[in-house]
Amino acid sequence: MPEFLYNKKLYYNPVEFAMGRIGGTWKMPILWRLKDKTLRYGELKKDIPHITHKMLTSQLRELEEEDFINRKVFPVVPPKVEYSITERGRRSIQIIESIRAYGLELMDEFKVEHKK
Amino acid sequence: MPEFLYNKKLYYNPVEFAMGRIGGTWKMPILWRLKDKTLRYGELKKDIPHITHKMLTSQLRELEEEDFINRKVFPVVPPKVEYSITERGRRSIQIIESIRAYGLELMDEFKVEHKK
DNA sequence: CTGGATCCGATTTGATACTG
DNA sequence: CAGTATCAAATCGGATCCAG
Repeated sequence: MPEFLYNKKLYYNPVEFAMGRIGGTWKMPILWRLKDKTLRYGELKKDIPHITHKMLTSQLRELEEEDFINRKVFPVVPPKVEYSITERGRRSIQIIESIRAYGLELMDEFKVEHKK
Repeated sequence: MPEFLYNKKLYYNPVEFAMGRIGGTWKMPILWRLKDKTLRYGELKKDIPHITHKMLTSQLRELEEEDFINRKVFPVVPPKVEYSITERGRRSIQIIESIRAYGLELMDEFKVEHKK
């Protein structure tokens, strides 16, 4: 496999590159929430259990910077900011869905207790 | 999405669970190498650029423990240990392939320079 | 309401030395 | 050759405070 640089970081393969864009604990949950609706910052915060202010803002920044989501600021007081998915973000949903399906299979194999 | 415990760690969704098993920087490259051949420790080490001794051993341990790979020890001097993929590991290859294909698309979109 | 910045502890990883 | 143990460095993430 080839290795290559992107934004001064070294990647060893395409999988690592993909996970660098939409991986980590929070990016997929965020993209998933925006799949088919626009949400305000506070709504995302409320919808995603356990995510902290710091992680939500930083992950939103990165997703926006790489054009997976749009950020729309309304010049009102108090502030109102809406996040929506982009075409690039929409394409990521398919992969997220297949990883999710695989995860459910594994959970079944590993007999993980969970609610439907 | 439900949250659940596995091995005393809290997961928030199936995607996170799947990535907990086969994610991280090294597990997919290891599984990929073992896709259709058995390899000795030293061969894996040589085949995977940049991986350190410590990371290779720890990741092999985890993959073995969760039955993604087999470990076969030959009682000879010097030691000889062979790693091969299991049925569960083989099933992970499909997901790895689709993430890889998605990664290649993204690399193209982001105009990442790389060798074929 | 949204967001940036700082501090600090926890976790992860790399380098190195040692073993049968 | 394969593996373990230890220590240090780097990274990550949570809590908290300030701001428009």
